[in-house]
Amino acid sequence: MATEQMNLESNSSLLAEAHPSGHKANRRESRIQARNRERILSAATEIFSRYGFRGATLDQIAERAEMSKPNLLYYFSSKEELYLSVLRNILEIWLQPLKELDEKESPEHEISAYIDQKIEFSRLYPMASRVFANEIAAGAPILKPVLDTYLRDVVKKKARVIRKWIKRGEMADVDPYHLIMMIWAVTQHYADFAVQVDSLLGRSLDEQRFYNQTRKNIKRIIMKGILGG
Amino acid sequence: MATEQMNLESNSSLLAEAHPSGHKANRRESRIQARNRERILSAATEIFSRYGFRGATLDQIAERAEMSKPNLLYYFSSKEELYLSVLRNILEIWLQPLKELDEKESPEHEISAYIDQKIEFSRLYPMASRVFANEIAAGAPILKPVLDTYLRDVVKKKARVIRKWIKRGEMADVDPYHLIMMIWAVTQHYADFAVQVDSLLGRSLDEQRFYNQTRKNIKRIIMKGILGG
DNA sequence: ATATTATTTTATCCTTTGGTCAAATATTAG
DNA sequence: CTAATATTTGACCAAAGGATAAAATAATAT
Repeated sequence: MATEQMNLESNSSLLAEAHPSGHKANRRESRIQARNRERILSAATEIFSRYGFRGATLDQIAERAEMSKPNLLYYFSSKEELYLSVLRNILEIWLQPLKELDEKESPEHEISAYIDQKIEFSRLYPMASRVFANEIAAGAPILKPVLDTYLRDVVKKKARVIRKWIKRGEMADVDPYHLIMMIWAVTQHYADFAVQVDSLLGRSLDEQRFYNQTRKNIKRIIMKGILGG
Repeated sequence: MATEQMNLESNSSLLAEAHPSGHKANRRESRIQARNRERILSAATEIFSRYGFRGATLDQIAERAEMSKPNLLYYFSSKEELYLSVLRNILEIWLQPLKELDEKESPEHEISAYIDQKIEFSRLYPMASRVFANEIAAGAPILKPVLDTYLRDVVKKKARVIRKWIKRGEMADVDPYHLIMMIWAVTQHYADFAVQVDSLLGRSLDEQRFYNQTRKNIKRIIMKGILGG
């Protein structure tokens, strides 16, 4: 299983970082520092994705990251801070594709591309997807403020784009919000319920053939569902 | 919020119960026993849905059930047993609607009814839905065997029904498995991601108007996506 | 090489948590 | 009403878990 980790500078305003990072007045991240932080974040993503915030333990994460617990705490001063870092890592990349919906292009093209990107995310970052899902299912104790502001705004904007397409008669008259959520739901499913998918089909998105078949089927149904008449 | 609890005799073979229930040779459940077990299961569903198995604590559950922890343990002798009971409670009811797909009826009617039932489940038992989702996301440590046998069989049988419809030209040639999973994904989404839905729309399935609108939109897209052509 | 700074580890602390016990308190049966 | 049984509770326990301190070990700069 590929090491799952995203690169993303501490993004904009969402979940602003408390302390820049390191220990003292930080004079740029050292090689070893970068490597360890990365290892920790990766391990944390894995453990948080399995057990949620409360169910995860620092011992487990430290073990997965192959270092002692105090050493881990040297890089992230608390479990919460670590969790925050993981979420920060995930959020922007999760949302990015939606921002790219462009009303100047056709809905066929744009929505099709959007589905592609979402399912690609599920394939590349299944654990990240589950951490996110977990956080939401738990009532979004951390992300709620972001959902209520940032996510809300982005989605509202994109709903407008979709309505424009509808008005122009380029696609069927479906509720934009439900359409967006349907795409989220279906694409995430393959990451969040991977075990179930595997039980039923003996397949995972890691297999290219299955990945393509999945993508094709999802797109076929949804595109057919929203285009024409 | 309605008290969320399902009635369901310890179902068939899935997750067979270890000890029948009570304490000694059980001479039928007393009134008080039934009431307390129900209270506990309800509280447990709530807490497990929020924090997952490991993240949930017996103290919390006991508090929600308004009894002392030892008292709770008098009814369920361990956290695991309690969790098992909750899962047992959920599984059959989650799967039931699928079993009812009937090839003798039209796909329009049957799939439409199936979507109705699934979304109704999301409305009635959102917490149960999340417990289930959580278990799966965690790798299905408990349910894996059931997924691999029982669920697999049921789905296989129903995939055959769908293929029959396709062969008869009553619906489009979509992969039955992906179709079923798409329906699961979308309908569950409204339970599992209720907070997110609420952030975006300020609505929940508890509101009849929104419930109906959601149902209509989901059905419109999916039905249009699989019928005709 | 040496002083300084960064990283890692060992030992330890305190709280939470799943679970037990035995004593109390209800409930039910005869 | 009394004995037997079922239910409930408060006091504990040992293990796990988040976190800290201080000593030990590397790196780095000069």
